[in-house]
Amino acid sequence: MPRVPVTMSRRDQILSEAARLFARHGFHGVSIDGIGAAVGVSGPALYRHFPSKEGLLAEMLVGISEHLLAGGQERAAAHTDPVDLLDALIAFHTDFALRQPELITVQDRDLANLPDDARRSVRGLQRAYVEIWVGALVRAGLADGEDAARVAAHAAFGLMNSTPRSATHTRADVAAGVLAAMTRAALHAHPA
Amino acid sequence: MPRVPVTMSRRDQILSEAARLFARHGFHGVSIDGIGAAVGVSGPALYRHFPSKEGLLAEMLVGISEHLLAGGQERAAAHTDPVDLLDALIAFHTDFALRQPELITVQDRDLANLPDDARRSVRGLQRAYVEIWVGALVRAGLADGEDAARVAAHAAFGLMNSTPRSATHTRADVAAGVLAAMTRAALHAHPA
DNA sequence: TCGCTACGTTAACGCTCATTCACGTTAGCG
DNA sequence: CGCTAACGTGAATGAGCGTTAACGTAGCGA
Repeated sequence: MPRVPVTMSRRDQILSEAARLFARHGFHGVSIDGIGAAVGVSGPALYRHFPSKEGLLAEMLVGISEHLLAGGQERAAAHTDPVDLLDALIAFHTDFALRQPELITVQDRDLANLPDDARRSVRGLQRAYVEIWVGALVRAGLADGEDAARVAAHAAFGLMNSTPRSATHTRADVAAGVLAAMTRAALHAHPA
Repeated sequence: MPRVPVTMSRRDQILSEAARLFARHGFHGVSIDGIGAAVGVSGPALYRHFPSKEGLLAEMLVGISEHLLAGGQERAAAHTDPVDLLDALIAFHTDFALRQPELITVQDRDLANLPDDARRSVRGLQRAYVEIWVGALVRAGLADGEDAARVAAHAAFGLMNSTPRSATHTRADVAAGVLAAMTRAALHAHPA
């Protein structure tokens, strides 16, 4: 057997099942035994893969933040026109939100349950991601200053991240269109 | 002293402080002793006012849902034109979200921690509130069917409820204008 | 074959925390 | 004056749970 397993290994199963459970019941509402049971092992076996329950959460949230930031940087590098960039960002983010609603849920619900240093890391990554949006909004002339751009960016996230509450019952491609169109319209709104 | 206290009584202090704490740390992240300490009494004194910690949360969430539904019904009764109704709903909801960000946070984060019957009650109230929005959207011709209207309504909630993540640092009246304009634009978007 | 590493297991340990108990203290009211 | 209801308190109870300990086992490299 390989030193680095080629198949999706226990570690990833745990991360995936834990995300599902955290999304449904919240970090404190899920026990170590519960996570173990979900992947077919029981209880303290998790400590062969993660240093602690908080460490598991930390890895999950850092992973999400890094993924979002990487995707954002990729788009930022590929588009010089800020409006094109915004469209690409919207497509990227709605796609992620529709594909991984549990991760979205956990990310903005259980940030408070991270140990201090991990929370700082996640906050930093999130901030960098937000700044990509803020920069695009300002350069596109769609926001009156950085503060307004930040409010608008967070509002757009809230809109796109509404997926977990509604789109579970709706076909994903339909929801994607609706959400992208609404987000685009919201960001192009001219504040009275 | 009166049988029915005229001043904001211990009971309401508890609800208010508990909301603040739940919003910051999550239901399971706050202890009974913590809530007691926040209002200047300690620990089990809460049981003179609420049957249990879950009962406290239940009263809080039911109260929010009832308030929103009542406000929605009021607006629905006052406006016959669906577009006017939507504007009134947007104003009502953004105002609430900006005035009570902790309640908004708790409402959509800790629903899962309610006992079953209370959760059913809250879900029912929420559903009724959503249906007011759905009806207005359909009658206004802004949504292609009820399913799309429901997705749009939830997206609008997500947008307006983004307040707790962003508008803490921004002047409330500014944020209110931005959010209302964005929500209006989002709901009037024509899905491609 | 030997031993090391990876991965599991079950049985404690210890702490937190919701809830209950037994017991005051005040204030209105007959 | 006493009775009672409202409101507190600090100590005990008991469950849940994260974490550690002690112990197995299979496979790979030397």
